[in-house]
Amino acid sequence: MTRERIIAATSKVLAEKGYDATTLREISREAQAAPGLVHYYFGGKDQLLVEVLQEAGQRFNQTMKLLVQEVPADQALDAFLTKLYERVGQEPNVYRLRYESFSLGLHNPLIEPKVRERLAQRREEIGSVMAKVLESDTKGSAIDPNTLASLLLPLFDGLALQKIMDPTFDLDASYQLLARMLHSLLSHAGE
Amino acid sequence: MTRERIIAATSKVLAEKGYDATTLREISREAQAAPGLVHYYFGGKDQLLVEVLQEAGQRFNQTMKLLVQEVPADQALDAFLTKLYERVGQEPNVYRLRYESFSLGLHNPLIEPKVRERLAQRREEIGSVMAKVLESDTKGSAIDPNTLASLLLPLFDGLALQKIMDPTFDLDASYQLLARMLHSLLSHAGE
Amino acid sequence: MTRERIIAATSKVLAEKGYDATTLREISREAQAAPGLVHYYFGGKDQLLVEVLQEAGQRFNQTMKLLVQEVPADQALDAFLTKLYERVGQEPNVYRLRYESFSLGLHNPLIEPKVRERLAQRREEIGSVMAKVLESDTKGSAIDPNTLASLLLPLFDGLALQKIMDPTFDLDASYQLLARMLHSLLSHAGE
Amino acid sequence: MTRERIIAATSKVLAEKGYDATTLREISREAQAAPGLVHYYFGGKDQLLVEVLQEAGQRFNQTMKLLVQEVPADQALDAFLTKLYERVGQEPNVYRLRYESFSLGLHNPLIEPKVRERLAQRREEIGSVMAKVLESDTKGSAIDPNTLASLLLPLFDGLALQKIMDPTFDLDASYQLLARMLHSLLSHAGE
DNA sequence: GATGAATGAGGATTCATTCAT
DNA sequence: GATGAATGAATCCTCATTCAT
Repeated sequence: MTRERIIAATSKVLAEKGYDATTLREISREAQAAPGLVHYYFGGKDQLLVEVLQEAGQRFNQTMKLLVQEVPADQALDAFLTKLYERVGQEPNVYRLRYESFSLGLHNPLIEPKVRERLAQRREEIGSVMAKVLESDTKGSAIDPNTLASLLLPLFDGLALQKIMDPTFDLDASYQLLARMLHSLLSHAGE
Repeated sequence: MTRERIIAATSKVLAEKGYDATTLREISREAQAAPGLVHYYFGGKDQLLVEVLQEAGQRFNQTMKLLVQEVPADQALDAFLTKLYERVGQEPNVYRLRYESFSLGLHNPLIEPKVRERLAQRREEIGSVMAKVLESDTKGSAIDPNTLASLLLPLFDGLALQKIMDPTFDLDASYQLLARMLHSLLSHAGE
Repeated sequence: MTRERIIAATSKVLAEKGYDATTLREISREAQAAPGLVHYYFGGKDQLLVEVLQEAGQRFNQTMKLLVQEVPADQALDAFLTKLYERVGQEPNVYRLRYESFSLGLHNPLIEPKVRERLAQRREEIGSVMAKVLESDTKGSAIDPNTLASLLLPLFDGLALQKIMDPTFDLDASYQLLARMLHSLLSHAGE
Repeated sequence: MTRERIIAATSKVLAEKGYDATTLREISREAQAAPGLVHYYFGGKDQLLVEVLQEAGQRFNQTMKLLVQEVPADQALDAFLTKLYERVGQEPNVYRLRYESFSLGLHNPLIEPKVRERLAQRREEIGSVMAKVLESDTKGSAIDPNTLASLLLPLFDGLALQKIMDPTFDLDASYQLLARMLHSLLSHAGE
């Protein structure tokens, strides 16, 4: 119970303040728990933060996976993009934690492989969606679904960052153009 | 002279360790300067780091701008992409500082507007390149060059992040597919 | 417990060294406590020192108040002076902290009003004692007890300073002459 | 020339900020002189500040001495008090430096004897004035002029402090009552 | 005579961490 | 299981002081 409160408090503070600026004191205040408890449960600050970030990453991947599976096959591409688009605006904290995770991986050699692995995993998921799309849509396309995924994942993440840093950023227009590009690509892929 | 050494040392440490983990002690050691000098010249740790990040951001934008202008108009698109592609692999630190700047803007309300502004500025530059490309390439295209730029900038940044976090990431393939997508889009834009 | 030790140590060091020359290191050494504890309990150096000085000032006023109340009404004046006289010689540190408080108020706009207020409060107390003395002693005196107090308080403080700075200063003679002056004033006040 | 500017700047900053809070940087800025010059001319911060304080003390004593000598003998007492009274209101900085000097003497064993000496010297001067007053005014008074001076000096200093700390303090009333007390004492001294 | 860049010791402060209860 | 007082290493920062020019 207290453990969960600490994790929730950590997520919140972490998304707001960032890794280093997050203090155990603020977490314990937010969670209404004794400062010493963090060590009792998690062993230390780094362990706690990494665990929370890790978990958030897995939840992110998991949610995205489910989000795709719900989508009917015949309208896969558009539905997929729509889902993603909605998600960015609704849960900015999810993306904030995501960037915190990238930021951490960029400087912490111990965390880096885990982040890299989650990125690869995510590309594969997108790749498998794209595989379906390419299959149903094209006749002998030369497009590799994994390469396409390697283009789409960074694009989604990049777009979300733009939107978070600049609320006036027209995410909608970007997604519409993206949809157009993808359709254009798919319908002429064999040429 | 010493001032420049401090700036150089800061860039290096900052790209390696990240904003918070960067200590004045390490900077002064790397720059072979007295610790107090940072305050003498810059007024404090934050001022120094922000100034360095700011400057790096402006240099980034400036370099990119020049890089575009060198390119002959008739082969604008491919040349443009090629330049960008080369840049990511060659100067990872430039991108590391770039992400550090994003990360800082994400948590520091004072820095955020400056980062946002640089992003907007960069989108405009890419937009003006795209305007040229769209002009020469299409007959009555309905594509807005700025929207296209709003898609390309986050994509470039996102791709660079993938490459930095995962050296085995096939940046080349992604850029080739991107080129294909753009060509496909342009040549059928009026349809 | 530790908190009290820190306060005691602060009083000691403060009286010896003065506000600015007092370091947390010396306080923590004297109190046999960790340096960080000062911030844990008091929030910082200034808060600690101000609190100690404030408290010393209130204790000073309080002690003086009690000291007056113990005195029988018929011998009020002489007894009052005697008490004050004894106090100066016995507890020089009380007066050292008092001057430290004045010194702080002289340069710190935040502290100044508090010091001023304590001075006014003290004058009033002396004034009420003088009111009694004037009542019993005189027939239609034109002497305002508060004005008399406005003369006596600075005189007491000034005399204490002389004594502290110069142990050979003949405080006794001064107090005897003062008593003579007061008696002379009172017995001929109506003239 | 520059030397004088430094001394003037030091007096100003010292009266405002107090001994410890006075920095050479602020002095050099105020005096529009290079920071290194303080050492060039005075040998260091402490030497400069002590010299300035010393000089201010001597000027104080000197001014007071002259002030007394101008006064005609037959109206010595009242004129003397009037002069003092006027001085307090007109030049608060003179008194601020005076208290700074006391404050320094209270904590610095090297300065203390000098301050003590100036106090003694000042008492003697007041004593010699009182000697004249007592002579002309009384028939075989038992009042020691030096003892009286030992009462008056701390009183003057104490009153000035009250006035500086509390601008609403009625210094006028205090001085009038003091005059009354002194006259009362003198005219009945032999009783 | 004068400058101001450079030094480095010493200060306050923060914060993860520990441990007796 | 839980507490929170206490620790102390590490950080930023200030400032008198020096010295080459």
